[in-house]
Amino acid sequence: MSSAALQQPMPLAHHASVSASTAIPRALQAPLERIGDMLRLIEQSVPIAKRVVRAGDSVYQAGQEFECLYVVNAGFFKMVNLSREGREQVVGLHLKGDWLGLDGMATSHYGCDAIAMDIGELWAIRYDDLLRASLRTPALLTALHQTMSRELVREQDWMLSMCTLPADARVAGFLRYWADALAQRGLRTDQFTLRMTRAEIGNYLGMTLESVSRALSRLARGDVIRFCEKGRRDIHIPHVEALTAFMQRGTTTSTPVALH
Amino acid sequence: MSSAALQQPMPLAHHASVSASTAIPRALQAPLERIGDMLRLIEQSVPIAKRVVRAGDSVYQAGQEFECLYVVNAGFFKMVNLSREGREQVVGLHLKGDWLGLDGMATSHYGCDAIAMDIGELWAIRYDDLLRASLRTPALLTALHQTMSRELVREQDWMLSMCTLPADARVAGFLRYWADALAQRGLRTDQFTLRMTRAEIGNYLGMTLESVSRALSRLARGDVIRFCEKGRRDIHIPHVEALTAFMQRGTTTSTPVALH
DNA sequence: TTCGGCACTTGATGTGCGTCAAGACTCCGC
DNA sequence: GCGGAGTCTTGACGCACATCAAGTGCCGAA
Repeated sequence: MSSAALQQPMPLAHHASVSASTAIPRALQAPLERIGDMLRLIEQSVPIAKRVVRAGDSVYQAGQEFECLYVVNAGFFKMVNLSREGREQVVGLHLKGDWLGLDGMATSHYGCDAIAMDIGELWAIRYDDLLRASLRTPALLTALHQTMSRELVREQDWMLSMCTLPADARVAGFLRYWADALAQRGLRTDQFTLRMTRAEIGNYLGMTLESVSRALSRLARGDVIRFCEKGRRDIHIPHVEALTAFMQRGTTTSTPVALH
Repeated sequence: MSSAALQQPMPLAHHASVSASTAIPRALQAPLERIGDMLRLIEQSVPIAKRVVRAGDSVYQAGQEFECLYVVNAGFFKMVNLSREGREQVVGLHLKGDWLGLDGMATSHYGCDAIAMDIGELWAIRYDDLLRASLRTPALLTALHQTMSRELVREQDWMLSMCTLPADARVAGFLRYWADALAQRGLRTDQFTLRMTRAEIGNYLGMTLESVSRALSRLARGDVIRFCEKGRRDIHIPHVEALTAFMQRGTTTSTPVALH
């Protein structure tokens, strides 16, 4: 596939990194450099097939046989999980440096649909190639493991949020997560455009699109966020801390479980 | 933008038969033998330190430095995730053949508390020993990967359930999951005793202990389950299919995100 | 034996959010 | 320009589940 647009910041990154130094979000395990280092490592030590995708393209589908892992070099992807009964949910969002297809290793068949939400570039890596290469380059293996582990942790945190936070806080958390993810990649975080509809966000957060809309309106009313001119998908975040504060004290839903 | 994409023939996806996702619960595809085989493999090829635990013992705690993975040889363990603000949730339950500590690889520090709920035996494996051993025995590596991947898939399925199913169905799903897990290990599945309090179950399922109690009562009233004499923690399940049926048709909560 | 503590059940009440519905705004092709 | 389709906002209403509260049964300690 096309290997152009390789080092370039891809059309996706229309918000070029302004000053990455402005706000440094804490609790970010993977600092900016890590992602670049990992991509370089992969490029040098494993055979990869580069693939350009456009919004709406499916990278793989649930049930399809697992062969490759995909590393995101550019773009924005969602993972959609579909239950037997037809319920469906967005269970993950991925940006540059993330891996797709990890869910396929368990059963040799992918477990989700992976769908591009924008123009992007993927590096396809055959799993057996990766294993082979990791004999020579053990760092590959630890990179893979760290990625999977991080994913695991992220999902656990997400479960916690979903179960214990009320709607407004979930939306605030989503925005903060998004801002952090952008910051991690050196993109401007104070202002960005959501690339998902309210329905998709709601689906991801386990609520309806109306609730998302109301939550955003309330956040805007409290001046925690601001809608930029030209559409309500462009969001300006005066300071991220306000978002974080907004997440505090969800419902008291979580019954302390007599632990220790 | 992305909405149209789903129905188009995708440039990338080789459109394998999607039906795999509709067949067997995906998280459960490790048949009985697999677990025994894996344990044998590990025992033969990696240095392990066996450790006996009793109910309430902590295997490791969040923040503690990551060194070992633990394979459950016997017993029953819960993972508890604690948020900065003090909310806490049970994010996982583990039985024989499961691995603990996978969440530690990301940051070199464990992300959860792992707590024994019963007498059990763990095999502690140093991560670096595992990596070393996997050079000689590649099957170790794929076993690890499959475990992590399965965990990932399970969490995704769980998120889907939590977000789209009403309380009763979540409890039914929990019981079915439990029955399946026992069946997988060759234990009797028609009757077993819950080792968790209603509060713990509720916390795990994202609801209150009262709701769990009511849900169980309703299930019992519908004769989907029966409480055995001598306490309402012993549960008898006439036939598992009834549970599954009970899970169907959750709320219509999940907004179909422009599907098919 | 009694008593206190804990797990559990069940009812009454309140509320957050889902549902339904109406309307505004933007973007599209004609 | 126009009309139509899709996205988003906002209000009214109802329900599922959280909350509050009372009561039961079991167990271990005194």
